[in-house]
Amino acid sequence: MIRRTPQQPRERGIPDATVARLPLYLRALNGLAERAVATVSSEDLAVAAGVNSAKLRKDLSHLGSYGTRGVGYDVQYLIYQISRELGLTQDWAVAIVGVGNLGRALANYGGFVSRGFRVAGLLDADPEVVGDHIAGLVVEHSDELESVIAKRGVSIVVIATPATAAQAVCDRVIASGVTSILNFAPVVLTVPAGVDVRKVDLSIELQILAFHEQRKVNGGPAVVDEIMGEEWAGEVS
Amino acid sequence: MIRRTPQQPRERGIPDATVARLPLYLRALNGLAERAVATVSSEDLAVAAGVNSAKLRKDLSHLGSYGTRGVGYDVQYLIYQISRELGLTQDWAVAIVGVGNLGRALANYGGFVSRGFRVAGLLDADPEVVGDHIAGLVVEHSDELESVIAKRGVSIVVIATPATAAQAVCDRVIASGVTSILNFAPVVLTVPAGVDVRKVDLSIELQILAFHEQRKVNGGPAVVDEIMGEEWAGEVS
DNA sequence: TCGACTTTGTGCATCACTTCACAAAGGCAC
DNA sequence: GTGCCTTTGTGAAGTGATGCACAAAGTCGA
Repeated sequence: MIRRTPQQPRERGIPDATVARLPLYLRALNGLAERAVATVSSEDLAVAAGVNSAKLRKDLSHLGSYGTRGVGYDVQYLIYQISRELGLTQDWAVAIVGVGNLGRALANYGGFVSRGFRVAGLLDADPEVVGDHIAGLVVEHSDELESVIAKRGVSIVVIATPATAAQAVCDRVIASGVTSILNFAPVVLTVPAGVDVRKVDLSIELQILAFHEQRKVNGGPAVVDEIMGEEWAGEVS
Repeated sequence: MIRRTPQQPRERGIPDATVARLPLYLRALNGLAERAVATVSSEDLAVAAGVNSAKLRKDLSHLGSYGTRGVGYDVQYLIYQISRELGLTQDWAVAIVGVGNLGRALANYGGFVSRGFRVAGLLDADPEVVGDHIAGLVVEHSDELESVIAKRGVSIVVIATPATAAQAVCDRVIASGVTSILNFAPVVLTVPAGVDVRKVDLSIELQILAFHEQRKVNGGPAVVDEIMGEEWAGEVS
């Protein structure tokens, strides 16, 4: 987590929960922009983004007063302001390590390029994959990791390797000075303070769904509760 | 969101935040189990899962009293209890709609099969893709969606189609009686009450990283603040 | 210019989650 | 047994997010 310097009087203190929703608003706004909508009320934008309008207004108020009372928000202007706040008005060079199916999906993912992210490198340890052309890039060997990061000014690295390789890749990446890592490998990465790791686990959401689905079907966890409890108790003691 | 029935006196009220972390604990526990660890303290498990130990204990206390004071938690027993709570002790048939790179990545993703999820169908609208063999399954045409869901008892559907197709697929899926949907397409799906949609947006986390990275580099959003503000103000009014 | 109407921005109460800190519970050595 | 030591489970306090409700600020028609 980023720690705020206390001497900074106000401003610049956007709650994490708000930051996490800004990309959502941005996407909704882009949808409106495509349909040539000029202005939008907090109510309409909230619906489009799938949140409640009071929350949306409070979130936006953290960025500044960019709305017009009685009218709403100028779509283009708000897109610009949110993009700027998120740092998407500048160009970020991203390297993707691990070019399996997931790595390929990410390399081809429109949501990256369209939002200030430029895939500047694709790396894999498998000689079979090295040399492949994907999304206009040639896959390079993992050995090149350090030099790719240095030469192309990579500031964010995406790890899409198998779980076993992730920590080693992570260590090398950090040694190269990168402090922002997006981890798709199902492991908890150990990193020094000052390095930001965000994790996406494709199966976690599915497990949460299963939890809710189970409640719908039979109102709670397996009925074998007591019996199994006994069985297990036996094994334990 | 699932709403609790008020007449249910206690138990069965696990906070969402806790549910979201259970998969994390489960993965850490599986790691320990592989290394043949028999028992683990809340402190050690918390480190392995990347959370604080008080939080972990409180989370686990919502499931019941499964620890032993002075000793810790029995790894196997806790794996079983968490799995049961999440509904992973039963077998869930999952269908994946949209077999692009992402769909393939998901179909091959070990985290699914190993946790009670069985990929029971792969569907795509592209005739080019239909008939391909992926992860031991044959890709079927989207037209078969309803019959696949019905015949194979699919209760969770994963949408990995392009954004434009997502809502239509979603509607058909719901019409077939499915109430749990995991959406990877970058759109807000509109669904009736009672249907659970969870969303994974691969680019959101990247945008959050960019936000923090920007702060590290230059302490905040673009320095052109005032100037751009003026420019835009001109356009707006 | 004025008044009716719309919509923002925000103070405040509420709710949910987190963290602390410690009593209660059990294991283990002697 | 007995007492020490470890670790859990949980009240209680603290922190942060949410949602309500409304005053302030703006638009627009007459």
